[in-house]
Amino acid sequence: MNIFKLYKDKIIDIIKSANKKGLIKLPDNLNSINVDLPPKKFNCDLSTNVSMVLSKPNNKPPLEIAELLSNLLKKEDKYIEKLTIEKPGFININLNSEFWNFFAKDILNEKNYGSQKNLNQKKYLIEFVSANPTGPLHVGHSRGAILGDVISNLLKFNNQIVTKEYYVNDYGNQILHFSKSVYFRARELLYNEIFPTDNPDLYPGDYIKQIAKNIIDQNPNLKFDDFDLISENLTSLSVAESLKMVKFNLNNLGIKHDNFASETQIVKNKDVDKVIKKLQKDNFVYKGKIKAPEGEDNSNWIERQQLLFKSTDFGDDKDRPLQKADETWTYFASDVAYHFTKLNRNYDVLINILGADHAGYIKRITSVVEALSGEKNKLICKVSQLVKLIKDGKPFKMSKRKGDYITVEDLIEEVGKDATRFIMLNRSNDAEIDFDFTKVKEKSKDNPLYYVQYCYARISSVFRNTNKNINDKINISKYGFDYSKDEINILKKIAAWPRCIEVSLDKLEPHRIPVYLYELSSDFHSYWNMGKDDITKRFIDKNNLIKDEKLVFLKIVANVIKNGMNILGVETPEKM
RNA sequence: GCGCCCUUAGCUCAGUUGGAUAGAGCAACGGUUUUCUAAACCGUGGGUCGGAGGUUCGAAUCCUUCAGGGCGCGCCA
Repeated sequence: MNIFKLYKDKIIDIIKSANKKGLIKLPDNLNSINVDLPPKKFNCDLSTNVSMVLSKPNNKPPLEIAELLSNLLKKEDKYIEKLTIEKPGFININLNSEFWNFFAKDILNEKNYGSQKNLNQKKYLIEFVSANPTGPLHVGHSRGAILGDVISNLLKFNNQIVTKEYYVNDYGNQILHFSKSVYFRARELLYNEIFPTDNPDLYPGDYIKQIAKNIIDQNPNLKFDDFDLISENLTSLSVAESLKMVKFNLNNLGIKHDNFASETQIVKNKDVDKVIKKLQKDNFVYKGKIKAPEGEDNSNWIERQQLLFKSTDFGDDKDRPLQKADETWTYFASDVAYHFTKLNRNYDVLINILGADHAGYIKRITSVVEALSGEKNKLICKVSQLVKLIKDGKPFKMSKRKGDYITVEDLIEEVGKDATRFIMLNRSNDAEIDFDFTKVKEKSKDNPLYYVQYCYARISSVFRNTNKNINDKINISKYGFDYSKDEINILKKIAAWPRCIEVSLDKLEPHRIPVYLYELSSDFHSYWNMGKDDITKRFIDKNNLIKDEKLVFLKIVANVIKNGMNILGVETPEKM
């Protein structure tokens, strides 16, 4: 049940019938009518702006309309205890205890309470992480990884079909340098040769040694005498080793992709040629020149003819190159081909999770997807902003080339999977995060994760102490509870849960979920502590029994926390 | 130069298609435990929502403009 929707529908019914009777005129658009939780100070359960919206078309002050509507509303709805009209014209609604019983009963055993019902089921392909397979994942990757995973969970919670995909950039110069680095590390191990640290293209990181060692151990016949001879073989072995690391890291974060799509495969299949032909046919590409960006050192810039995609047709600020100087395809070209394969797999919606450094890429890739599919908004891109690492109060930069960066493994070891996920998710993906290592480690007790988990653990303890299992279904034969004001306060928060999911889903912004769970937990902890002064607020009575109304209340809160934490991919321990 | 993101309390951040006197945590100060988990709670102080215009019943939220910070702008992916 979604009480906002419920009352919005009721109100719309009422104004429609009042309109039929000629009592009021309706505006063109009923969408701006809201039913919301009012600010706490008003001491009521719901509020609506309907009279402000109707004010203009009726040419009457909102207060006058509020008067009329509240009379109609009160007649119509048996759950309304009291209606008050406030200053500009808000109608504030207090619901009676019958309503809260109805509410509790309705959601107690509702499957996935909070999920959006009556939503069309669509097929989603979500691409995330897609980090170059040249080494383990670092902290920066983890944010996008977690975001993608949680958006997937959120979609699934709302009955959508989701495929999680990782695009493996196992082709191109970087991969060649990577493979060469493995080659030199192998020679270092085999022949005591010194690794050429002066070559800036190579990857000096220690993990390369491990990759080299694994490859030597598993391929005794491979001869490290001439890179060119073994290049292809070594590259695919190195990428495979690197992907093992990546998968290990993802597993550390609790993430599992359904598919790994290979760029090499796309190149081998000539998918790039095919898609370029299609774009040519539809007149989206041409030979032209690109101007150098201003305000930078462009002394090395040589303007020349190259094959370009007309992304400016779709609002981009430049057309984008598909070919390099040597006429091989750019990264963009193979990505276009990759996205064409996505389209050919018949998904309804494509989602890409990108790092902040790739945000400039969004316009061109959404443009090309629009060009290929003929559909706007077929591809939705979400950006996960930078994670600024701070250690001992000082920021430090990570560098993949130098090899001095913090991996996901380090992170998990120090902070833990759940805390990492919760902290990364606790703020908007559009805002940068200061991730203070020393702070997170030191103050792990102040971590919001534990605050929410503790709430669940407290509820569990009540079940445990009354010889019940928190995971069991509760069957109540008779409702008619008399919930206190403080309990209703929490039920109101519970009632807002579907709204939290609705907005998170609509905007694909899951950070609202941990924020909500924290607030709910706060309300609950607060209530719990009231039991110290007021015995009636305790859950377990002197005879070690719990009343049905308290049991239902606890179960409802526990369900929401559990559902929310499941979406976040975080545990809810029953004991802490 | 252009594009995208950010700017809200001392610090880190929420703020639901525009809604009522803008909210949390941390930090500071003062309190709460013979009783269901104190990893908790209660209280106090703290604001020109970066600046300036505009849109309207109503703006932190939308538009314009300016300032500051970040990311990016063919031959890396």
